[in-house]
Amino acid sequence: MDMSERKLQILQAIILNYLETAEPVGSRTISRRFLMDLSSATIRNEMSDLEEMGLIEQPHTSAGRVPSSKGYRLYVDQLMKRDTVDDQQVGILMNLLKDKTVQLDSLLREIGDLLATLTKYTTVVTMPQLKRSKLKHLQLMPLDEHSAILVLVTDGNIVRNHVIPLQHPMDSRSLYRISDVLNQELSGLSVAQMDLPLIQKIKRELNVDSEVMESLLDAISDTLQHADDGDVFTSGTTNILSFPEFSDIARARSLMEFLSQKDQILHLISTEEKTSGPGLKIRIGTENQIEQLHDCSIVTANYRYGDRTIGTISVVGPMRMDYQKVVSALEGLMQDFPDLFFTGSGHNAITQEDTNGRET
Amino acid sequence: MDMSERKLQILQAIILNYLETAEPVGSRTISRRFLMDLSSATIRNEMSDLEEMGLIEQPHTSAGRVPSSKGYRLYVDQLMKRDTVDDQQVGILMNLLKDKTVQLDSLLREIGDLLATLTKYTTVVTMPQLKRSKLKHLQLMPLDEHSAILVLVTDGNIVRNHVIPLQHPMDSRSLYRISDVLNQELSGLSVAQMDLPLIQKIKRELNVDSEVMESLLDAISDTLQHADDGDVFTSGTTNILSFPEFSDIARARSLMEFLSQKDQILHLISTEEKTSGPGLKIRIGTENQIEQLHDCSIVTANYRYGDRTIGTISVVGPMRMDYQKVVSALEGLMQDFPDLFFTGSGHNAITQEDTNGRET
DNA sequence: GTTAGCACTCCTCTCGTTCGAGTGCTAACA
DNA sequence: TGTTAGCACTCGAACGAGAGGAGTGCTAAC
Repeated sequence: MDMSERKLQILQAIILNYLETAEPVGSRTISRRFLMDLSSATIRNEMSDLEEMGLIEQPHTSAGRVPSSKGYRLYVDQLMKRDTVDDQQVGILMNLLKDKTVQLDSLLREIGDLLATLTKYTTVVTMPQLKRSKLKHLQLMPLDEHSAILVLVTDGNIVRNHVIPLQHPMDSRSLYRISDVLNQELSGLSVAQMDLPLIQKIKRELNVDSEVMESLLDAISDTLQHADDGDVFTSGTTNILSFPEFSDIARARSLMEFLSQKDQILHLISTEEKTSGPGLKIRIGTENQIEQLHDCSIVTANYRYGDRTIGTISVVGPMRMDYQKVVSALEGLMQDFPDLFFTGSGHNAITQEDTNGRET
Repeated sequence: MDMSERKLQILQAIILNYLETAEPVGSRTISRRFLMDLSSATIRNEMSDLEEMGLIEQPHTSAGRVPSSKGYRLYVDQLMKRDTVDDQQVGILMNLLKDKTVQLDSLLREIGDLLATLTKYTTVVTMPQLKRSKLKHLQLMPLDEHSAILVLVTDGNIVRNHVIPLQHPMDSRSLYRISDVLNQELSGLSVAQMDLPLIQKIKRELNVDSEVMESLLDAISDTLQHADDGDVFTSGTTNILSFPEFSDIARARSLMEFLSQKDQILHLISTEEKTSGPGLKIRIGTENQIEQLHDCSIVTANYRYGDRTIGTISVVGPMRMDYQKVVSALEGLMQDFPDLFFTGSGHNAITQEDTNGRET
């Protein structure tokens, strides 16, 4: 079946109306509101074709049509207006953020909150993982007789701390000295690079005298290896409860529970990440691997530090999401923070997903 | 009207049955399940009295009775079994936590998660405020040309960091030196004590030579004064969606939204705090000031560092809450972490609220 | 190719009915 | 005097029938 211009118009009309009303759209509505020069009967015929093509669906006979995952996908890829972003609201608010924050993690949290407020959907931000970060500065601080605190400043001025057990008490002088040496050797390296051989090398160079020192170094290396705190920040989860598609409380609950499980989200992100590129990525309904997300769409932007992608900012909403608004908001964000995103290939670079949505 | 023993038994029966079924309880049920030697008619008469006393309510004429705030209050104060805590589950899990964490904030978060899982309600933990904390150690770390990071270790080994603007670049040597001096002067003091006069004194003693140094000290003092990050940690919010009393999605939403507004919670806690004492505090239904909490009950424990109360751990659930379970869990917690709670006056010290619940 | 017309489907809403749980009251009983 | 059986009454929940309406697919005419 060939895809006429008219069919596209009708599909678009269905989607626009459905985004607005959340009710199945009938042929008569389209004929009256969108394509006044066509009768409802004509539109009915076209709709029947669109349904056969898998772009729209009928909840039951005698109901109007609803867009399918595939239909939304076509809309997002071809029909959606991709006008240049000049959303004042975004701009103004973003500017407020800009000077306020020099620490990447706080900035990301603020962005998450802001996006949730603006879009009225839920945002999910994965924080940079320690393993992928570069060390900027490192410092040991005395805590008590049995432990010291290892403070790490990494890419984006993110500060993390870990408690390091001490075999014997150490004064701050010694801790400073060790910090200095470690800084010289390690700063500028990515945490993943700080493996055992490197530590061994440092031990040799330091000409480690005491057993105490040795165990301290081991503890530090151990901490660096095992600290793997990919944190997840979510904002606006309660917005989910205002969508009619989640008026069924069980459904809302299952989604909210999923979103509160950080490990699951990290797992999801890490498995999907290979397909990542510059620009936004949109996953619609059943294009999501996870069952709890089959009713949802996710728009994701990867953020970077330097030339490495180190995390993601996503907006999660029902399939019947205002894609245009979400895409505008995210693109506005990307324009406002060029340091944080890849903006190479112009702002129209939405990565397409291989159509691996189910067909039944 | 006098309060006979029998009336108390009936009240207790109503509450127990209602906790279990979430359905209004009729006279016949009580006669069959709890007080087999009395007829339903007798019980009806007594129930009528209990209603007049404001302890139970009738949703509508031909329905059974439901406990009122006042009824729950009486139950909690007089009827509830306060058996010695030996909840194995709590004990085992708490022990897992004990050695794992030396940092108070992580410990509190873990406790919050644990309590939410155990009770199936929602937990709200207010983190210690910086202002109320004592400084243990302080350290300036270089960040870039325009800023340094001030890392503070306070009571309970909580690590916080703030970015400090620099007028001119400073090398780590100088930062170390200043850190040393500040440590000598400030550590052991509460943050609230670090006011302007003290800073002036330090300036004089340091015999501050350069303008650079002076502005740095000002920035630090400014940061200490204005950092007021009472954080709030919540866990198990999605549990709310499983209670029949929140099957109305609007109601659930209003509560969840309230719980996600950290500033509101902090405000609530800080206004209610004056009535705080050792032991648990229970607020039932309309005893809560905030409207969104009129259907809820909150059981709160204050935690301490040394001899000062510095924060609270609360369990929030529907009025029809299993008070006994929640109280056991919290008391178990208090027994397992004696350093964290006041446990002076035995474990039965529930603070009573002045009965300021509405009466209509 | 387009459209009017029509039969058909199926959801939704409403209304009346029934059913049952529960109450309050009264009168009888111990 | 307290307890109980009996009974009329209330009111929500559940059910089913029926009306209404939105929407469809098909056919035939333009």
